[in-house]
Amino acid sequence: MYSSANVSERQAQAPSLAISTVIFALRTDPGTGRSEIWLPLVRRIRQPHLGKWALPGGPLGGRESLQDAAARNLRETTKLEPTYLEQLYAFGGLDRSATQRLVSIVYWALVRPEQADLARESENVRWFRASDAAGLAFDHDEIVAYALERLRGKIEYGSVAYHFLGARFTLAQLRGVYEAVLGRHLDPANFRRQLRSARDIAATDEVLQGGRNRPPRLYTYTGPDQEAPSPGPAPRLPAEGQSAGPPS
Amino acid sequence: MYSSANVSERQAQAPSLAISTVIFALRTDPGTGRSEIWLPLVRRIRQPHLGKWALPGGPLGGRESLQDAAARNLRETTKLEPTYLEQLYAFGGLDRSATQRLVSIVYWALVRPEQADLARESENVRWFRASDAAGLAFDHDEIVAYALERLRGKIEYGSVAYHFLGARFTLAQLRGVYEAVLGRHLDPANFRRQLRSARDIAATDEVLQGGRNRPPRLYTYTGPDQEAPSPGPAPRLPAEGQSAGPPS
DNA sequence: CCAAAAGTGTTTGGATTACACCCATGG
DNA sequence: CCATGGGTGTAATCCAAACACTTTTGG
Repeated sequence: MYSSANVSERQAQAPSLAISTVIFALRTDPGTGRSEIWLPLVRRIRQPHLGKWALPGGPLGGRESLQDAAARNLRETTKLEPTYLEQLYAFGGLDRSATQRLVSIVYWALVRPEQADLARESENVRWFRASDAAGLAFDHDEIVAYALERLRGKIEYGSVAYHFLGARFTLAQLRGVYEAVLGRHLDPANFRRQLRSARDIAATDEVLQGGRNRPPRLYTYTGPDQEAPSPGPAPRLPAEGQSAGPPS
Repeated sequence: MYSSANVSERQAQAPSLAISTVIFALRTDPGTGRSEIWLPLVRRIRQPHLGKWALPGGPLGGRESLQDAAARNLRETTKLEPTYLEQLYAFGGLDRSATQRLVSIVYWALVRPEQADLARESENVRWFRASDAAGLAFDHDEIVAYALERLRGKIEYGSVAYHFLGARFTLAQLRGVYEAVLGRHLDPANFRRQLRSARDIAATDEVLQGGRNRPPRLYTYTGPDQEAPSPGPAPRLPAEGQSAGPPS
């Protein structure tokens, strides 16, 4: 048994551990019709950084895995059910929080548009365009930037793009996902071919009616739910500098 | 202030946090002359898994970043100075340790051959061929496998290969690194060209004397010490299953 | 001179790019 | 019938693999 002083000394030394999640969804700009990346943030209701926007997160329970903790917390704070969830990075710089030593294991998630529309905003949850998410609490600006970088990397090799969309989608919608994430225009003809070979999608016999032009065919994703084993190059090093905090 | 019961309850709930490192070095097989991947392991001197071999690791100090903790611990347990150090993954499955809830933030490191030779084995530190590292404590088998996967991925895009070698090296030595990591033969002619374009190496005006054949030119690495910013595809998902531990 | 690795040149096939062209629909 | 995006075809280009060939050393 420890004395009370001994215990509080140990607690001061032992960094506290939290799980946070960067959640991405796509929204279509009503004006241009282009897809854009959005993410939900929660308002800080206590110090430090009271009132600022921050990533949803919370402590790690004793009876749940890291991924379970991320999923649970994400559900509790934003009411969202992700279709994709993956660990991003563990942030543990000394200067992350002014009031305590804090280690955050951060996940990133994708949710479908229905979810994003359904989860309406409340006083303490608001959606932001990814490009507008600045001035966040703690080091969350940099965490979001790193998550976007990972998303870009992963969409080129892996099959995460489908997790932004529903069960049936047109190739134009899928291309919209790629264009939003990569930030550049893609040739429709070549895009089609690149997917037909190697990517796991299948054409249905349905088409999407109601548009102004020729009705596009609908496709479905046939791959595994949470990503197949797949080597492929590694992510950019999120250097903690020599002894500092988050990715640069 | 908490009561003693309250405190121990909290400690039971709060998972403890440790930092471990997978250290890779290259050794040349005296027989075949081929390079092979080796790693140092430490013997467990307490329960659980007493006597088994495990990754070097220890608790996270309150006044050091995650990366500093990894570097310090690596130095203390194996006397090695890494030339490369990067975070691998945070492992936090429920069944990782029988005696306590344990979250490990794992790093991976590369050291030069001199270091690996210098750091002679002791009673509680021994080097193993990567392919022979099985039956380790905890989930360290899987962690080593995942680190190897990351190494493979990173060597193809990034410039980590140089961190296995000294300041001056021949292209044959460098090719040996790639062949050891990727596990397949590479065409010397094509290998040369791939490096000359884009990779950051420069030829010196020296050659390596003493071989049986034509003396090869020596090259130096001109890139940044700890890796340049570089997007590139993302790593394989180390799925924790739906709620379980380490990568599958 | 021979073996073997260092180093250069050339050919080839596959993948990516750019873009011309036809198809189907709403207005 | 025209504008627009859906969808197909094709030539130009780039890149990586395969391999022939020359160079330079030790024995």
